[in-house]
Amino acid sequence: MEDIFEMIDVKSKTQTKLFKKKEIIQSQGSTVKSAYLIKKGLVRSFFIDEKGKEHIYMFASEGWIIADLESQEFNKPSELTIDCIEDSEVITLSINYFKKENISAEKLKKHSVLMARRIAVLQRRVIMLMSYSAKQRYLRFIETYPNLPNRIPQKMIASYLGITPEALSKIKKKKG
Amino acid sequence: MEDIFEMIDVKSKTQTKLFKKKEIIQSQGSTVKSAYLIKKGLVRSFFIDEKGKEHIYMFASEGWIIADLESQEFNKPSELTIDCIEDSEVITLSINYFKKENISAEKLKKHSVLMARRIAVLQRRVIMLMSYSAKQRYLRFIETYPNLPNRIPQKMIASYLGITPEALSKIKKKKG
DNA sequence: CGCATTTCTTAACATAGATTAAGAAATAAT
DNA sequence: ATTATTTCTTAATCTATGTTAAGAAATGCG
Repeated sequence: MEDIFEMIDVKSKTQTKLFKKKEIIQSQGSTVKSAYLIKKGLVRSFFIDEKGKEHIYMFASEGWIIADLESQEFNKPSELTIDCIEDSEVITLSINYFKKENISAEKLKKHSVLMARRIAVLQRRVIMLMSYSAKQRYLRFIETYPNLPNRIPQKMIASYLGITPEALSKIKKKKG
Repeated sequence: MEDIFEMIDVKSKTQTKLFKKKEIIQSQGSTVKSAYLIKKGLVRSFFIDEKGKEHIYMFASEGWIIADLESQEFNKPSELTIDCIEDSEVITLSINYFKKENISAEKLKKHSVLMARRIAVLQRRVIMLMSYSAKQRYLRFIETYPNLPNRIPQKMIASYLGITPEALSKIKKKKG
């Protein structure tokens, strides 16, 4: 795949911010027009439901972009909180970057590829949530992201899969 | 919103195909590189899981684009079947349309907006599947797409929501 | 129109995963 | 190192939704 850092044109170091583990990059309720490109480290986006339960929407490690597209596209206050699972180096991208007058067709095309890929990943996620058992989703997760489980506490994996830590614990016991 | 038909540049009528209700536009297992813009009518994409159960991934009516992005982006045979809920008029779009050398930045930007919006909708869908009860998902569905329920059989709505027709029937009884 | 097919409803029963609770293990802090 | 905090596991119980079955209602078709 194309080098995303090259594509995004990260010139000055001033665009890069450092965040500590557990530090919040963006809070639920704020109005932001930014996406975040992870240069180093590991972050997650999550939301708290009406019962106070936390749900992880996605993880992002080196080279991934994370954002709350729903709030940005529909002009709502952000629903997702983004915080760090590890100390991280993050590049803030204005969401209007790709709407600028002078942006090249070349860059736009690359950006389109990234977005299409994101849609593809979300399609898989929806299909999994609709038709896979918790166990199947777990197996698929460790297969798809073999390096992430070591870096992420079990309870966060459970949250991403849409199950409780207790349920994941049971699945792992049965499995091996 | 921008007129999508204008944007896509549908010049000749030869690009438009007519499909009868229940007719299949694209089958699970085939390798296609097309998206479909619905000019008139109503179509759906769905898949059959390993237990033989049908799951609806999305509906698309006038002005919507429907496709199997996962298979296209990751070069897999299509997992989704697309067929018609009503007689429909459909414009086939080559998926490489937006990768062409000569495409204008203008068009690419508009396309980016569409994709971002699609990501936003999928984000909402994932969040709903993770944290909403069946009843909440149903209420949200009729609120978001108030005109669709009349055109779609209940069992398909149930399938889209990720529940059985029996469960939806129960929900509706309680509700009103 | 009348029969056939599909869709919808209801109800009894089954089950995956949630909830609650409490101790064990791991990690972080002093 | 010792204690405090967080994470993980286990087990009993509960609940939303699935499954099965069968009749009712709606729709399609000859």
